[in-house]
Amino acid sequence: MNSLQTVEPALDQACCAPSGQPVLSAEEAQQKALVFKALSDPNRLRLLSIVKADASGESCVCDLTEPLDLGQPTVSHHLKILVDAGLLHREKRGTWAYYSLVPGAIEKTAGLLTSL
Amino acid sequence: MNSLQTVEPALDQACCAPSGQPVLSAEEAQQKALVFKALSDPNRLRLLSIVKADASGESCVCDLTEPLDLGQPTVSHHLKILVDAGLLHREKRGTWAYYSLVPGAIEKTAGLLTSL
DNA sequence: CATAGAGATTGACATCTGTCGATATAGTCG
DNA sequence: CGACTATATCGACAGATGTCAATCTCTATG
Repeated sequence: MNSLQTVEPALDQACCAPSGQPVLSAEEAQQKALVFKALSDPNRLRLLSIVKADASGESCVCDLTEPLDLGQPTVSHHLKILVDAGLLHREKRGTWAYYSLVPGAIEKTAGLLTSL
Repeated sequence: MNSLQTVEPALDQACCAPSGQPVLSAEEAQQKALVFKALSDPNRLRLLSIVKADASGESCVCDLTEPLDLGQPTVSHHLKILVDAGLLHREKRGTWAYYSLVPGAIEKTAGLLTSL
């Protein structure tokens, strides 16, 4: 947009040094943003919390619909997003679908932050 | 929506134990989602990365506009979101505005995840 | 004081997202 | 096989979000 580099050969008072270095690339950023986008909805955070808190380590949709006060299709939708983000694992046994945390996924996501 | 509790007094094959416990409340979830929402955009992640990578620890808007290939108003908008989320600190000196990481904010956010 | 430059704010617009109702699919049981 | 149940998928729609052009504000400087 502006043409700083070309028009001022010797700007004596630059606002700060242009570091312009190998920071997060557009592709990396896009990739990482997907995970945080999955975490950016209150109901999805609550889903993760419920699944994590469950003693058996897994929960079915019927147990997740009530506490969130959302329709079943909506909960299914949120769960799919969490699965696609690599945070939840889905296993269908009989009529029910069981969701569980992907081991290490939370910690790995936390690592994404600290290694920004 | 459904009336599970009332119509089946003795369901002999529940899909799983209804833990229904003190998981993340709606308010807590809303609060935490705000931070992750701030992180859910690729360009904002890159902004954080650039600010963090800068040797001086602070960057001005003019240095952030070019590498992101975005207009100045858009960058200002993203920066405001990051400041509101408590991730960046803004300090205006003279004509320029300098942005820096809020100390410990990244780590604190990572902690939000692991303590879900 | 007038001018110029940095950055914030506003308004508009296209796109994305969360939600629901309706429907489809698949497993279970009588 | 036929009814029932648990989930997933589809279509629609309101509201949120990212982006830009235009404008405003504030500071420095001639």
